[in-house]
Amino acid sequence: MTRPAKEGQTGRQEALLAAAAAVFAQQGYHAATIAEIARRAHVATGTFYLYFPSKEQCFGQLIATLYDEVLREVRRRRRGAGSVLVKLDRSVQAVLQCFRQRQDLASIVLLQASGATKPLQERLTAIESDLLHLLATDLAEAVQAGLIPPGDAALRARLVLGAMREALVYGLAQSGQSAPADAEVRRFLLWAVGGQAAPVEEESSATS
Amino acid sequence: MTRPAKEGQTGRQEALLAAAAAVFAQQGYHAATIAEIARRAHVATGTFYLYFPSKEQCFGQLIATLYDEVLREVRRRRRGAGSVLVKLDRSVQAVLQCFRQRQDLASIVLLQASGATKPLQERLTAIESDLLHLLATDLAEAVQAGLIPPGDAALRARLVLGAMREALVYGLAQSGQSAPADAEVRRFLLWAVGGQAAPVEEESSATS
Amino acid sequence: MTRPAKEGQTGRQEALLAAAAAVFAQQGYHAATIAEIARRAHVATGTFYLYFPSKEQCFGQLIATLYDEVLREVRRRRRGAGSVLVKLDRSVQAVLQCFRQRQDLASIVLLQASGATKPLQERLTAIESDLLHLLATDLAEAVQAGLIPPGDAALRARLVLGAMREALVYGLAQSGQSAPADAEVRRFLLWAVGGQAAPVEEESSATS
Amino acid sequence: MTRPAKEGQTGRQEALLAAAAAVFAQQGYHAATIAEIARRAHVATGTFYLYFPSKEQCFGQLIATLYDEVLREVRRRRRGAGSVLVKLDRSVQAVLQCFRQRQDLASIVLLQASGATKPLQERLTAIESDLLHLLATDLAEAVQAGLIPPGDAALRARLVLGAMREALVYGLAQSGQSAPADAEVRRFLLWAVGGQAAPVEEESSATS
DNA sequence: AATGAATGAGCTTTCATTCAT
DNA sequence: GATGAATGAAAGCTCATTCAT
Repeated sequence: MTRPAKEGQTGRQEALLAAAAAVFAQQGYHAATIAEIARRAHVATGTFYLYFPSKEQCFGQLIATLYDEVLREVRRRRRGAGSVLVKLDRSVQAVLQCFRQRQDLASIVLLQASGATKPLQERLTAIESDLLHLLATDLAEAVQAGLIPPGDAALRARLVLGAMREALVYGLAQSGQSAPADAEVRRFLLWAVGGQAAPVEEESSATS
Repeated sequence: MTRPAKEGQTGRQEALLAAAAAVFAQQGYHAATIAEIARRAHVATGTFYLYFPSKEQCFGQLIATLYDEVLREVRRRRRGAGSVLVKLDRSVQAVLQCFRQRQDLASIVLLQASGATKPLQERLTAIESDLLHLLATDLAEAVQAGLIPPGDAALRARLVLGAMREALVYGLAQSGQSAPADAEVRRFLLWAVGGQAAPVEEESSATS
Repeated sequence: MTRPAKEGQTGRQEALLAAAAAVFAQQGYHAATIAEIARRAHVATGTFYLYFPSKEQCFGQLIATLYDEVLREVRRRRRGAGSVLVKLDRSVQAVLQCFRQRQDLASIVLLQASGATKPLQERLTAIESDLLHLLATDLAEAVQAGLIPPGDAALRARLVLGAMREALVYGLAQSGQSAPADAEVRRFLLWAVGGQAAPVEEESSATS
Repeated sequence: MTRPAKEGQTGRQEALLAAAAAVFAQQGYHAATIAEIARRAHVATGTFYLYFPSKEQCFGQLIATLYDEVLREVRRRRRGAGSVLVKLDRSVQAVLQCFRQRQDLASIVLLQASGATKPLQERLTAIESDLLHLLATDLAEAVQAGLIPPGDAALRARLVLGAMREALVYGLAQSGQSAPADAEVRRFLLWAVGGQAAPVEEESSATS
């Protein structure tokens, strides 16, 4: 059991992150103020700076949080996948689902990040590249295995990511109609890379 | 008569737009300052306000400029296309090419716009919807004609747009290796919507 | 006959003064812009500076214009007045009437001037002192003649001026019900200085 | 607990109000800058905005402060007055004395207010109307009681206010010779409304 | 004389960050 | 650790005034 003090600590940090996520998502990076974040976390403004070195770093941490989850989930889902294309498909599924579970973070990563500062954009780019690398590796492997026609794996990975991003943004706008569309997105992407024969797996197991 | 020579007039306006495009592209909407834009256009800050009512409107004008070009070019290229899929393909080509011709504007529209103010985002959304509508119409028509399998046209149009956006952003990052990749992007998108039979037209005629 | 050129000259000056009076009256000294004054006078902004050295001087000229008229009219009306109290009463009448004939200038002198710059306020004070002096002289003379009880002539003159000012401002607010109230104002002031016996003259002759 | 000592709190607020009063009085509404007010209060410019939402509101608060005092004092002094004319006279006394005690605020209310923004002028007008209403009520009552001749009570109240205003402005200019003149002002006003029989009370009790 | 585009100082207001308590 | 008052740099925008044409 953790002593209440430590709990308090963790509670504060988490409360601030949650408040920050909400405020950034609603107001955007620039319109969000530390005062508002602190207010929602029920702490004083100065307290914010006990947990984060700056507004920018706090935002960066939120981005990282989402991508950590995403990458972990992606990797988990890929385990035990027979074909490369199934791995690819499951990656897509994982990304779509993770983002949807954290609407506020998703909105930050997908919509607000580009309005933030240069350093944050670079940070986001760096984080994204992990995911891109995974996708590109799969695609290259699929080409090797003769499952899909040859092509620039890196570019294809980018295009897949772009389409997913748009699907998520679209979903964000009209939040609610989630899962049904996923199948179509997945089919779109599998076809896009040339994997027309590959069946879109029925999603049998829930995420959590 | 005191006209500062039509040349002068146009020159100032254009110099300011060019300066604004450069600064917005490099620094982002919020980091960009009127002082910097004015400095690059070799005018005083007050002069900026002789040509634009506000920073926001100036940015909006830049967005509109690019999209006007894009939509005009898209419509021009679609004329005389036999098949719907060819129309779709040419639309994609036109978009990719237009954006590439105005790298600074492209960066603004693709990367910075979401960091701007609410009114600007809405404006951008409105403009984008024209393009989306065009794509969705084509897709619906292609389904009707049996050229591609049935599916949600609006969603597919979104996904196409998202992939294109990413392709352009990708290109932006490593500006230079432009045209060669286009063919792959086009094939990706045609396949994505299920149009595997459709050949990717050789691009014979230049844009201008 | 004046040559058209000279007419043009005078016309410009007058047009600018009229425009300035209107704009100052409507918007107040600070909200009034040279651009707006020039626009209403159908000239370019630069032209304003051919006729006035500055915004401040232009405003000062308007103040002076009204007071010149007022003092001239006051002096005219006082001629041939038998009693000092009649002179005083006619002065009051003249002031009330002059101000009412130039509503825009009145509004400037009475309401806007104090919001202007320090130099303008001093200028206004200087101009007002002429009128005050006239009133004070009359009052002193009336005391000498035993028509009214002794008292501080300068202070009384001030109080008379203050009451008149308020009467005019009041009238400005609900412009229209002019002359009828004058009799009451005049009676108020005559009584105020102790001249209860003096009859309030019927106003027989028009102003112009 | 981090209260900066209630003293500190009040001190800041009061220091800023005092500084604002001084600067507005000396420079006028428009010429006054937040920077100067802050400088005189020995705080940074941003601190001003911790205590006032805007320059305009700060000015409005100063106006309200003076009029609150004035109306409170007027009402206090009127209690226990036998005759209506005594009530009227005491009202005048109260107004004159209150304004004299706060020379800086008086200067703001009497001289600078009309140069401020439209909203502030309306606010001032609204506040003044309370005082006017009081005076007008007294006058109407005095007429009813046969103490003074009939006449337009609202107009007379205005004239009384105007004369008082000028007396105060006059006193402002040559601050020092205050109280002695009051008796003359009060006599002037009593006579003005036709109350010649009424004696001007000896002022026996001080204000504070 | 007339023009009106250009100037740039100067204003109010915001907010990330600090630090004495 | 926690607080929140205080800071002050920085930005968008206005407009009286100038001057090349």
